[in-house]
Amino acid sequence: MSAKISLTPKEGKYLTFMYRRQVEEDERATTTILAKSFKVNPATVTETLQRLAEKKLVAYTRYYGAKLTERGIVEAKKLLRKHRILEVLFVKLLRYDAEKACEEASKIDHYCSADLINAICRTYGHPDTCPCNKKIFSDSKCRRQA
Amino acid sequence: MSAKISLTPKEGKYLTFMYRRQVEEDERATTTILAKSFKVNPATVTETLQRLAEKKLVAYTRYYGAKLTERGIVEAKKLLRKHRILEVLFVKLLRYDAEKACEEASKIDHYCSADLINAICRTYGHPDTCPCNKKIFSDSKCRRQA
DNA sequence: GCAAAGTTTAGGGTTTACCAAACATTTTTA
DNA sequence: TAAAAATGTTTGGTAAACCCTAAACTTTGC
Repeated sequence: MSAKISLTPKEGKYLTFMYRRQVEEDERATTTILAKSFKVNPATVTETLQRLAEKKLVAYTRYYGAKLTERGIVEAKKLLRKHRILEVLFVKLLRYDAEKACEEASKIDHYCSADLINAICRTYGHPDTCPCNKKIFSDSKCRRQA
Repeated sequence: MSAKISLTPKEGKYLTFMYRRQVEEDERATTTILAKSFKVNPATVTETLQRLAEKKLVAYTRYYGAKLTERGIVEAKKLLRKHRILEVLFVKLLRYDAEKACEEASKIDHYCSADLINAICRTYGHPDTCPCNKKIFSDSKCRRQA
């Protein structure tokens, strides 16, 4: 049993941002890029990356940047799954457009339980892409019936 | 234009708890009761009530307790509306039972925008009670069509 | 009117998130 | 290749939201 990971909302945003850079775009996430996209001082980014490194979610190298570890990738995927399932819900049920769905999903994704997300996933027939066509990662606990 | 109110999640929980005591049950919410239901030290409750008083959301009297102000009631109703609309969603869409719906709603109600809640409300035909039969307060911005 | 119950104050503590300024490193370019 | 520019880190702060214990104070109920 590995130690339980507790993520703050902000840390979660870093992980998903890094996942998209690293895995989906094959680009490095530098301090400056993170600072710009979160609109914070670079010093703040360094601090957060160090905290994520302590939690073994990223491998951090001074002056170079940080890469998600295996655990970091797992956590990022969990969050992206939640985010994207919520997008599906908002588009299908409420007829939101993809952009608005993303905005609203961002506000709550971190706080939704995996259970809730799985229930939504089942209701919509286990979709495999979100409204903007990105992959929805699967969860082993989310199967037909459950 | 009145000053914008910014509520922390915890403060929101206090307001809705107090609303239920004060308006729905006509009982006073004492420090001890709040401390017990939130499982914190009474000193912590005092502190939070004082903060809510500064924000003019409650009228606080030392050694007596606190009562929601008009503004406090408005805020509590907004939150209860969000909570109850979410309960409707979870019961109708996901077939959750009332208790589970309440639990999941509690985790995210504070973070959901009024817009999102209104869209859900419209989708379910402006329900006026939640699964446990409590009133769903209306929002003037939530009308047929909108 | 006094003791018990309830409440507040005083004084701390932790965590998350920020920032500016000084300093260190890396990269670019003249 | 050396110096300038860009990038990143450290240091030392700040602030807010929560939370606690212990001591002091107020209210209540007998």
